[in-house]
Amino acid sequence: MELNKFLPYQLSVLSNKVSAGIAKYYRQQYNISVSQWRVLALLSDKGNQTAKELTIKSQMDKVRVSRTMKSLEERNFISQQACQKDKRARRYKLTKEGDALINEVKPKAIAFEKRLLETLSTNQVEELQNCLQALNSQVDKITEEI
Amino acid sequence: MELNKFLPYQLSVLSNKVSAGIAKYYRQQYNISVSQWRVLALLSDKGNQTAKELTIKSQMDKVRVSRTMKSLEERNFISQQACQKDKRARRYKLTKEGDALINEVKPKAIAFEKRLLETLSTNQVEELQNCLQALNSQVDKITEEI
DNA sequence: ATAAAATAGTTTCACTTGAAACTAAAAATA
DNA sequence: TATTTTTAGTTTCAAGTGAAACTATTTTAT
Repeated sequence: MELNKFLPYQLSVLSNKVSAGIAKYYRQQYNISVSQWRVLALLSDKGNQTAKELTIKSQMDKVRVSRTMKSLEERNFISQQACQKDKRARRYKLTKEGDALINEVKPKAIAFEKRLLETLSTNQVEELQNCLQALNSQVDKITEEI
Repeated sequence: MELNKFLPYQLSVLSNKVSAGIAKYYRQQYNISVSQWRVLALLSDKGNQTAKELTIKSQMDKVRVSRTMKSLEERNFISQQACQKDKRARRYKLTKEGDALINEVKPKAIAFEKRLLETLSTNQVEELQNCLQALNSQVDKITEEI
């Protein structure tokens, strides 16, 4: 078996390169991590979410989300508000600063993705999306069996 | 922008899930890490390689490779031999134990990959390979510009 | 209503990580 | 040849990581 031809290896190498590449756009310029970017992007799509909701949508574990919320709040990019239904939770939203930040970073992230995808045809992009989605479901199915 | 539709995010989530899933096969059963698996697989394909060569082929950084070599040697899965051309380097190969291990783990890794891919058609698999390869070259191209 | 189980989120702890500094050897240059 | 630069590999250090234990609250079951 050649490691090169092994899908888990290929995915890992590509994903790491892409993450590292795109992280440059927001780490070096704005000093935010991938975790922070994910949370900001999610809150930018929809505000007033709890850590639990963000944990699910970001696919990160709750420890990581908890730390990310703390750091984003310290840097004044998000604010919290008591959650009337559940006193354990809080609802977070972007501050004006957080909104400004995400609106500056987002176009760069989108441009990076666009440059990445311009090597593929429209059909290939669509087919790739289908494959990734199918693989995602499949890996869930496989791992929950174990 | 929806995070869900963002390729770097999709790749990261899928890659992490796949890595975590497959790692179970060899972590829980044989207590070897992904780094160790990669080196063993590479040495199984071709013995007498230096850390430098393995660094390139495994796409891991040299610190990680250095530590992986040390741990594999401590557990007696690989052995080293002085390198006549360059006294800084050594050539590594699998021991009998290392060979036995990789030959036990490899079929499981291949079976995992096969199960993963069985959700895709032959054409899709081929197209996916093309896309991953193209994206790989593209990300190299993009990041070396920066 | 009360006890038990589950859940949201945080903290602790032991482990992993990679950048930077380092050592030793090789290659390039003067 | 002597000096400088580069390279192979290791160590150090500071930061990041997640499993497990924890607190506080909510839900479920009795």
